[in-house]
Amino acid sequence: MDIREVARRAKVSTATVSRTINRPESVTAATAERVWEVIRELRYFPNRHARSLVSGRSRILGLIVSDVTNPFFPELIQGFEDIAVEHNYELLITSTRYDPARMALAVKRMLERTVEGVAIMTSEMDVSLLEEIAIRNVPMILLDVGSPGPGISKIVIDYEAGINQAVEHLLDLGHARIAFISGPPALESAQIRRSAFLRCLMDRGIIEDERFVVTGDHTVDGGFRAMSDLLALPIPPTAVLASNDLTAMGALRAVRRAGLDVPRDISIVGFDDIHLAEFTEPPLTTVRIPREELAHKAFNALLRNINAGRGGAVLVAEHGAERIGTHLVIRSSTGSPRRKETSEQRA
Amino acid sequence: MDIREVARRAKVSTATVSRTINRPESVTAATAERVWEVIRELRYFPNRHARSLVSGRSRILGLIVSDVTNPFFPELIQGFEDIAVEHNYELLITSTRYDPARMALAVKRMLERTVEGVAIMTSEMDVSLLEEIAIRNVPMILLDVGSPGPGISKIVIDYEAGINQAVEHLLDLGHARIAFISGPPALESAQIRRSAFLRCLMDRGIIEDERFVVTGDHTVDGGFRAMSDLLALPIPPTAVLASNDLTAMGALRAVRRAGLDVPRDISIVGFDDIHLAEFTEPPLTTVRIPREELAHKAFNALLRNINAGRGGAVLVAEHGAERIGTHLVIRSSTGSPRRKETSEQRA
DNA sequence: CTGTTAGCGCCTTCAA
DNA sequence: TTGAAGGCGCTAACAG
Repeated sequence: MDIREVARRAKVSTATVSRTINRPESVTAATAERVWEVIRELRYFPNRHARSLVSGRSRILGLIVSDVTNPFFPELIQGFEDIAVEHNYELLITSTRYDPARMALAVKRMLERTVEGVAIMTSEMDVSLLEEIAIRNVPMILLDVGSPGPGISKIVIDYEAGINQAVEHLLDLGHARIAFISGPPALESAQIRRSAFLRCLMDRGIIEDERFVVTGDHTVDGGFRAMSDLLALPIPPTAVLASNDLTAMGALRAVRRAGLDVPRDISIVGFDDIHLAEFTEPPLTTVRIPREELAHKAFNALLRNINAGRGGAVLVAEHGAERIGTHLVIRSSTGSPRRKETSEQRA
Repeated sequence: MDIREVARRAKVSTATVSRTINRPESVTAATAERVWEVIRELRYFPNRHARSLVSGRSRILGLIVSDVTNPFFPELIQGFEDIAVEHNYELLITSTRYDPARMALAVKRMLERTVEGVAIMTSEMDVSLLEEIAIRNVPMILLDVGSPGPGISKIVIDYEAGINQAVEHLLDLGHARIAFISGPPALESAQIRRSAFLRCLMDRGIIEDERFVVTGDHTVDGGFRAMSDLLALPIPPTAVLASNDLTAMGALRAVRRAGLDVPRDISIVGFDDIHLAEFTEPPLTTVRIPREELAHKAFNALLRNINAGRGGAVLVAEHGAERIGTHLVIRSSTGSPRRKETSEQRA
């Protein structure tokens, strides 16, 4: 059943049916009524592929993340979908599993479906892929990595602010030995957090014991192992800042397993504020990345670029990058350090 | 740049280009080579909308879940995407947020994009929507709810088996007072679990204190509240089975907050085996629903129906429903009950 | 305000 | 093996 069937039954041309649907004001109320009646009766709705083809607009957006399974992403996805739906856009969501090959495939799939824009929230993507997209004049919005250019906008999370607040908080509580569990060295955004931490201490004239900066991999297991290493130190830290919440959860667990208490013996701070952070034991003090806002800003930036591009103009990057603030959420995994000596804590 | 551009440059007709891409064997090696060269040079790929239009096949599948944010779904989504991609299908994923209006909109969107099949993993959906899909001869696969019919397959999770194993486990450990925290009463699959629990105890001739069956809502908070109620009982249970892991996590927390220990004072069993279940403190004993398998079976059932339908035959439901087994994963949140009296436990 | 016509990009007969 | 032609379902001029 197609538009012609509707036209036939309503005794109008297909053009009129099309108009009734797309620009109701350009049609007499009487005919419109007749057409709508048939449409309802037939339960008709237009075929989007045909529409896309003739209009040159697919009303589809691509959203590429590295791992749906990572608790950071679902909220982002949900937020993105909410606005997309609101704006009558369809979403092509894909999770690459950190696999460059799948990433390349994802880009190809999106391009074949003629997405109007792509939000790329993965870390591992090489420039040639972005180029592939840019060549086709498809606007992009990147998270953390890459550089803005024609049609390429960027969103930058202010990790530094969050790290600063976290360190400040720990310092205020009286901690002097603060450790950091980083994310995977290959992950740019993880390195930013690490550097921010180091710089933050340096700015405050604190000389950092280099053994206090250990490497995790943004998983619970990684956090567990890293924390275990920290605990094995002759003089362990009294507070630990983790590169993400999953890591912090692993650290929490390691402390528990060592028979110590959080926050009495050791304070722990996470990063991200995933939903579950509220439900760890004790509830995790962490730095919040507002995923809702992230989704909104990403979508809007994309939309702006799409509309700009539709003016026929060559795509131009917006000035600078969109910034997302972060802030500390204080819960119960942080407290003042014990007065007693550390060696005793470990007994 | 379209297929004609390629044809022109390769000095062949568009038909030949199309053949080169879709049925290479129907073309001379020489011409094929020439065509491919141009394709590479131009970085050409076919427009899927045009393809869908002319072929009548969109190679798109719909996947509707109620909440991406619920840890149960991401793994399911990932699994589904994996196979879909493998089979060269695109996915339209949507999360309805438990909102019937969004559910209706989702169905409409999918139909407009002419999906070849839909996997519906939500609870709240009224029959008229399914009808809307069935009318269009689009195969469906339903999880837990609804009834099979022409083109409608169903996947059934064997909750009962899991519940039985869990109860058995608790009984073996020596527990006599076993409580159950249910999911939302409106959720069919939650009611199935609840009934399974009740029946299981009855089968074993255990008379259940009705105050031991309390209502949660499949959230951590709900689990916390329900467990608190249980703890307030004159004689609390020594073991609790939760309708899902989130609930169990809340229960875990409530027990902790009451100054009691899991599993020493109270044993807790979850359901689902979400990723994080492994990382609670203590790690959660829970009933696993294999999401990978679920995704695979759903996809394959859908694919079978699609292919059957392509034969021109009217869609026919497959015999019975696909079953998914469940099994207990024993970790550390369960143990033997204390010998002492409960009143003392609560001191 | 409405109808006619052309064509979006592709695949698929049908002939050659 | 290849090309010409028609049409998938729809929208967008252009007439009327």
